[in-house]
Amino acid sequence: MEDNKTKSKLLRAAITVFGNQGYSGGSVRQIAELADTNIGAIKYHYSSKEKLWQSVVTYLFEKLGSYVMKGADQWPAISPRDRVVSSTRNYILFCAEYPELNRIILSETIQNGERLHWLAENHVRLFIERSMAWMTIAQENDVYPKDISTLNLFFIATSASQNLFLMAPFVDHAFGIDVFKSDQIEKHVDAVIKLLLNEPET
Amino acid sequence: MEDNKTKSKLLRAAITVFGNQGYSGGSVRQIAELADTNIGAIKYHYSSKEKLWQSVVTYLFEKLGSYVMKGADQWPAISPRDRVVSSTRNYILFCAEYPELNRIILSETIQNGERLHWLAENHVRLFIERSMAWMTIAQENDVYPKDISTLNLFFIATSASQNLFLMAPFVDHAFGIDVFKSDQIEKHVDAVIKLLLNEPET
DNA sequence: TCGAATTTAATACATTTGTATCAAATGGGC
DNA sequence: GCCCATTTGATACAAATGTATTAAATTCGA
Repeated sequence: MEDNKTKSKLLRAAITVFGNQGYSGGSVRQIAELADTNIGAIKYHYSSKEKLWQSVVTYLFEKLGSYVMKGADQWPAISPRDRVVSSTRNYILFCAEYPELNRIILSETIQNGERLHWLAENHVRLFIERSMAWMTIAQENDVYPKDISTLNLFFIATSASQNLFLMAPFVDHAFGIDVFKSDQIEKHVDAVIKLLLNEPET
Repeated sequence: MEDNKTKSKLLRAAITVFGNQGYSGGSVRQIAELADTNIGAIKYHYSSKEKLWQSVVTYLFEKLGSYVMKGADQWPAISPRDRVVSSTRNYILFCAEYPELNRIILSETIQNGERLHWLAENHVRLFIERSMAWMTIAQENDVYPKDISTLNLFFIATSASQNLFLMAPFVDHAFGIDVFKSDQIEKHVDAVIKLLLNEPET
């Protein structure tokens, strides 16, 4: 059976645990317990903790891909600036819906070990290259300033989108604000666009 | 003897280890080894892993304080926009000089446990409140747009400054660029200011 | 319904971890 | 030179962890 219940429960549990505690912080017992099964099932379905983690990452990157491609069919019909507005919004929606991916990436980047290498080679590098290509075009169309390096632009733009959701536990703790509520998300979309993008030409 | 050699070597080693692996990822044995001593010295000087970690955080926040106050004596003499330019630059210089602090904060925010609480209550909350107060003034002076929430502005501006250095291992790995070289740092300062701040009034 | 393959459960084991203990060494004041 | 407080070093130990093993249970086609 391919729609295995235990297997998908394990994946969901692993997303939560790895997203909230990182790889080393999360234990397979914790994941098994959250999935209402036991560690034997992990060994059976995913063979090891590391393989399970890779499955989580791959699953989340697939979701990311589907988010950023939303509305791409209408791109030819709209202005370059509106394309950036639309994809920025989609990216922020993804960051809010699946904050685990950025947490996992950041955890591994901080630790800077073997898993970062895997992450870079299998997923992140491609994402960055594609994003930077789009951003270069946006710069040429005066959506972003032309006189800054695309690399810096990329890290500024993505972190501006992500960080509020990465810091969600703190924002909740310090301000009592739930940044995952949809009005807060849209507010953040507006803020990012107002701050980063050039004014539309009149 | 207050200028204890072993004690300060331990602190430096702990900054490195906690900064590179987070709290749970780093072990006291690793720290002791890096400091060329043994775990007995940690127990003696800092009594526990957690206390050592707190000492690291406090030390780094003191450094942060000294960075952001650099040049504050000249603030009355310069324009509101130049004040923001100057403090932004100082903050970015700090992020590049001590990337460990942001790594530690982010690690703990992701894990969202007891240590985040300590971090928030003892250091981060105050930093945010002060920063947001300054940013509100900057908005009133048209340095930043007026029509976005200061909370969003804060997280966008700080993450734009930090993130390139947090992602340093990846940038090095993927592009062969060392973001800690001073020309790269200044390039980032320029990019952040060009992207986030309103144009100076002519 | 039967039986083989798949899936789940329980337990064992070596390793790593933080902490505690206590002995050895060091260093400065008399 | 001696003594006592300070500092360092070595080892012990319980708890937690990832993996492996093996048995039990379930599933599904014939």
